[in-house]
Amino acid sequence: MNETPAPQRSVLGLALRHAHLRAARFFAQELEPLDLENHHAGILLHICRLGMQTQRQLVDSMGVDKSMMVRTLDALEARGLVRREAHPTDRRAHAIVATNAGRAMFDQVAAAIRRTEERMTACFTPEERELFHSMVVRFAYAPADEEGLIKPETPRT
Amino acid sequence: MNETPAPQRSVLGLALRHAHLRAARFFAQELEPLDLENHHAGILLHICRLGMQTQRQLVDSMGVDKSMMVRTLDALEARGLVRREAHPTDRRAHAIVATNAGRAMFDQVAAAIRRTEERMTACFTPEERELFHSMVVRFAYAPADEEGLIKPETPRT
DNA sequence: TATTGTTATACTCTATAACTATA
DNA sequence: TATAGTTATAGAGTATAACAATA
Repeated sequence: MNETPAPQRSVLGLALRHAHLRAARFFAQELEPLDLENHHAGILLHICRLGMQTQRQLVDSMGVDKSMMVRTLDALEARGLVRREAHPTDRRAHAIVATNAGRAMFDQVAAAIRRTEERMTACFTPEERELFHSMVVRFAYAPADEEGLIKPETPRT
Repeated sequence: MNETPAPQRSVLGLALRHAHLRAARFFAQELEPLDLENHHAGILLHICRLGMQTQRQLVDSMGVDKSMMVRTLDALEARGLVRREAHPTDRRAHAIVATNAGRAMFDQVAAAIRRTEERMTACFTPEERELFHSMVVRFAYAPADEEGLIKPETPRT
């Protein structure tokens, strides 16, 4: 994959696909010594940064199916990194929290994220890097209406 | 997915993942009337823009496995959109070309791509749109300085 | 000996639906 | 009635390896 076929440069969707694949592979490389999958790290990130999360919240955050989330959390719980606790107000829901081991692992995940982003954005100047990041976020999370159209700018104030 | 968890805004990889998912879903919506999958459209794009391609070239372009490419081309050939022909110089290889129906379908794919990109980049000004596109391409296909970074193993003995 | 394409296999991910226990 | 989580299943995608024909 050393060449860049012209169609890929002209089609944004293909470029985004390869950008994501590249980012995911970089991250997987950094996570390899920790024996963690990318989505495991993502879950750890969410519960360590946001505190207790329900499985539903994690499903929404990660954009995966709830049945997948069950299995992923089973694996994380089996490794002693997270725990399903009783939710304080909703007896249907689980409160997913990080264990001490999970928090310790997250410190390493955070370091892996930093290394990954530094490796990935080496082709940018620091200013471009910030700009790129903010534009990707805007693109990824811009509000959309029923037809899927992204509404014009709603600049965060 | 109406809210944007803070971790996703701060982690480039997660934002890229959602950006790609969003783009892929927009494109899939536009392709639905054509009864085409995203990767089918990608292959059609490559052989219509670049001319005859070997399966190996398509594998490299699309970043999928060669065994997957066999099945995908089987489906496209069954629909009469592409044809495997004898390669002019390499008797091992197939020359994948578009049929007349394939070229006609590609015209519709090209229109779907245009609509998709217009819908997706509605949150940007025309200048930002160009900038974003060029930065994604740079990021996705930046030259392989990364190859050195890929191998963290420098075991001291 | 290496490469192109094919086949086979196993594993993961996705998508769906049914089910329970709660709300 | 709707929601949170679980379980089951089928289909698609990914990753490997073995293989035949050819380079």
